[in-house]
Amino acid sequence: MEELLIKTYGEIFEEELLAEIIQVAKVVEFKDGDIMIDYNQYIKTMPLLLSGAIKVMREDYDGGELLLYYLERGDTCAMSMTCCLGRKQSEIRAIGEISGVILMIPVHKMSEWMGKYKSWMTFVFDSYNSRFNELLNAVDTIAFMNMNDRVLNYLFEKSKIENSTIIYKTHHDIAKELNTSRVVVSRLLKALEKDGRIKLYRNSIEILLK
Amino acid sequence: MEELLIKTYGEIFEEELLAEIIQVAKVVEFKDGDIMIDYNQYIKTMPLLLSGAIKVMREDYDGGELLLYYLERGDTCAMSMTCCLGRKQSEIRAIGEISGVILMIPVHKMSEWMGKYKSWMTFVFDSYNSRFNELLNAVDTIAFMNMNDRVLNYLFEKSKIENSTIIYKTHHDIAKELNTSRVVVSRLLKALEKDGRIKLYRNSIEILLK
DNA sequence: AAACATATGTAACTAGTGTTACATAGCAAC
DNA sequence: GTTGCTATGTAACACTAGTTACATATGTTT
Repeated sequence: MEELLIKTYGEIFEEELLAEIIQVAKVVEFKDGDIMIDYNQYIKTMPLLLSGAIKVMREDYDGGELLLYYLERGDTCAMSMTCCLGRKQSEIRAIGEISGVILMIPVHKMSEWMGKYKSWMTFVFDSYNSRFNELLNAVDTIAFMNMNDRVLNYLFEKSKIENSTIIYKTHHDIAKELNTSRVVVSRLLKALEKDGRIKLYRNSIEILLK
Repeated sequence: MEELLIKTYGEIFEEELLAEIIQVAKVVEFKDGDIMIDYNQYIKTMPLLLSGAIKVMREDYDGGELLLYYLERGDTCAMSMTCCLGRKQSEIRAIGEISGVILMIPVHKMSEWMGKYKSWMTFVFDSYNSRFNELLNAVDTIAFMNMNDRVLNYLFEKSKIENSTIIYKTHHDIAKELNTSRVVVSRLLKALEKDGRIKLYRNSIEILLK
């Protein structure tokens, strides 16, 4: 675990901060599908992602869902930070996408370090900034792209975090994350296959780079 | 100006911080339509909004635009904060919506105060949180609402910041902010008028509360 | 192998939104 | 008043996306 911490955050945090993190952080493993944060939940610790990936979703009042962005190694959850500091409830749901490990930092440390370590403050601000920009990207996607491009974009994003050209998702899964229907996704995927851009299998999709 | 500062921020900032703000801040008046921040622009000061309103827009690569949210008295621009701290370029455009006054805080003060005044840090984090939640609302609107509800929602939001049931916007203006076409807006507005929910005039729309 | 559950393919239709084209209305300058 | 600009109204059509319904395929359980 310590090697992973240093590999991930060694460049940006000071020695003493790393030492403190090792002292106070609780190591938590998570699996694909685990609901790590849910709507209206109060959050009392801040997570640092050491490995794996987490998807951040937004839900409609009547059940519609939408994938906002993924968190990867070295990321943290903006919602958690504000929830910790402001005692607010979560506005999003975070679900394990690729199993991995997080470090849980207690709230009081999180604010204590803010004054104590410049690198920590920079990290927190950078994280906010990254999340904000990712949300802006999500806005771009749904506001300016048609469903065909959104499906393609989804495949590329997913391929990137999996680091593989084969994606293990059903059409139904994809439809849920894009807030559309399975039939629409099947239709568009079929057209993409006819175009020679992807290849369809049961439970998986291969992206053809050409 | 000082009364306005105290009226707006007197409750949340300490005396000394207020005094410092008065010393270093530059007072800038803006008018309806002024472009205050534009895409790819570097920002070297952080604005505190004392009066008026600013709309924050996102633009597509091929000209499409979308209103994200409004900033009002007591708000600040999240993009400016991160741009200041991280020397990043702006991802959004900020345009005056209701003429007013802002205070411009130099970057170095902004980070200096972060360690010096707890209230400042709280303010900065709260601002981030508010902007993040407003972006989430924007996502909800475009992802889960149909155009009819988005138009209605637009009218209510605009009515709120104007503090009036009469909205001075053309159909073309509204279409641009919702990233749709003028014809669509006219059609939907007409239907809303037939339903008795609004009344249409040249250059303005009245919301009927019933 | 039979039964079952899940995933995918596809047709036919509907609804919502965007586009084109043109008509009319309101207002201002001359 | 006439001219001209801008705003609004509306019809007709095109296209995308969502829905319903059913067929077929694949894999699992018994």
